Amino acid sequence: MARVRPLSGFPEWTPEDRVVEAHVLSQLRHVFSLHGFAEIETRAVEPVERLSGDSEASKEIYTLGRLGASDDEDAKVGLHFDLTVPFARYVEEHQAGLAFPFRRYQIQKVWRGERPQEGRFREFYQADIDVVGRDVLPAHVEAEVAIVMVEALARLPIPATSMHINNRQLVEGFYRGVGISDVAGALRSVDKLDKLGANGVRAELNAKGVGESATDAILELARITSSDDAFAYAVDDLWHTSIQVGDAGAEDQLREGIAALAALVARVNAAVPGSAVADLRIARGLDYYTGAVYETFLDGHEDLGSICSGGRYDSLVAGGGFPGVGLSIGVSRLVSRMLAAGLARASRAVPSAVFVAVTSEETRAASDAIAMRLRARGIPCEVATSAAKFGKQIAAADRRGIPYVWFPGEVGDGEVKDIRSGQQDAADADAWRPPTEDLGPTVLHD
RNA sequence: GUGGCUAUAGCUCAGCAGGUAGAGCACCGCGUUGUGGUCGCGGGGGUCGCGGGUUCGAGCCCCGUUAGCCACCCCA
Repeated sequence: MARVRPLSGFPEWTPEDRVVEAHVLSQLRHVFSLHGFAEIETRAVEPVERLSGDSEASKEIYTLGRLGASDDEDAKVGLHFDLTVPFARYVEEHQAGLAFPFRRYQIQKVWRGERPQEGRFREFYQADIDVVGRDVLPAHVEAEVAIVMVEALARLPIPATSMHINNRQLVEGFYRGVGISDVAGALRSVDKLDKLGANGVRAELNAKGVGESATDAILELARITSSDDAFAYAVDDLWHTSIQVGDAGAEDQLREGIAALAALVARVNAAVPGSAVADLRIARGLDYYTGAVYETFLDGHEDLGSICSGGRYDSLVAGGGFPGVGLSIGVSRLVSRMLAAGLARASRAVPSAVFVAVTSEETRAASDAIAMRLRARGIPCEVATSAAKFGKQIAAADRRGIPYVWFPGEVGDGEVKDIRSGQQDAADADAWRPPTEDLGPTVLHD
């Protein structure tokens, strides 16, 4: 038999680890629902031509074909690589049946054919929220979606997170003002400040034809960060010393961006103090963002990269008319770090709170009956698969992390033992109940 | 897609002058004949990723290949 080996980039968890992942997913659902987001699920595939809109992304698309397909039969569909593309198609297709502004959440797996490494997978969960308007979408929604995510992350058994927010208008206005034409390209270089350092970014910008003084100005801009509106004054000062081009449009754009970002950060921090920071270095590769852009980092785990990113866009649908703002949590990235770093672990691997021992195969029915009575009252339990020596049955329960073993007895229903403390007492299967915290697996912090 | 490193028991790894494999953990059994966890003793498990080559002889050297990990690219 061929050796079983892991497939790189396609993570699989043990039952115990899956408890942690399921807990994260359920917390996210809960918070999204509390904020009134409706859940949708889209099919796993989209037509290839819809997915491969930009050539860069198309390289990582997994296409679907039949083994029996003829050689000249081209793949028609591919697995989605994010949840935004399918959502855009969904909105376009179902717009008649949707109420706008449309608030939806969507938690599904996505697939990307890139080289995996720590925190980067080929198959992984994303949890997206978006609010999409019909023709208009008020600016305060940019704060609302951020607050939803910050609240959701705060409920997870992880260290604090900080959401770094920038504004495309601010950046574009500033860049135009210092004479940069390829704003997106320059921004992509600035985004690498962490990795390349100021000198590395400077070299890249030079190669892209950005002038020395403009480079100085935007590197300086990228250094600006604040958790309140202090950044606005810093930008203002820098603007006056850096301006190269008398472009009134650029300055208007800059001012709009500054005001929007200041209001946004203030609103998010008012809702969840200390959760957001204005960070003028945040770039985001995708060039369809037009307003707020977000990246979120886990304290002490900044090396993991952003665990929740997104931004505002002018229109979800080609042709316009559907402005929106959305954020996406990389659930698998987050969970893999939680598990690897031991940030959280499950109290046990199985749902069973009680392991009902079997005295002998002849009396198995008595054990089954006790189990049924416990289940009838919502207590998860399982019956021993073999009538082995009690010592072995206890060991079997212990290995699964099941806290109680029930021994059927001659009189009454027998006794139940807490195998952690050794405490054992006579019990009635219609009345006995474990403490709530023992009823199912729980997720323990640290 | 580019580059570097790695591949030995279920897991983590040792083996290094080339002389046909070992530890810890896990698992099973016994001590302890129906109440586990400790301890002691014993046991099962390996085509040394795969294919070829050099050699009297290859886990070890050479070539190829596949897979994994890390970095780049890009991103959750």
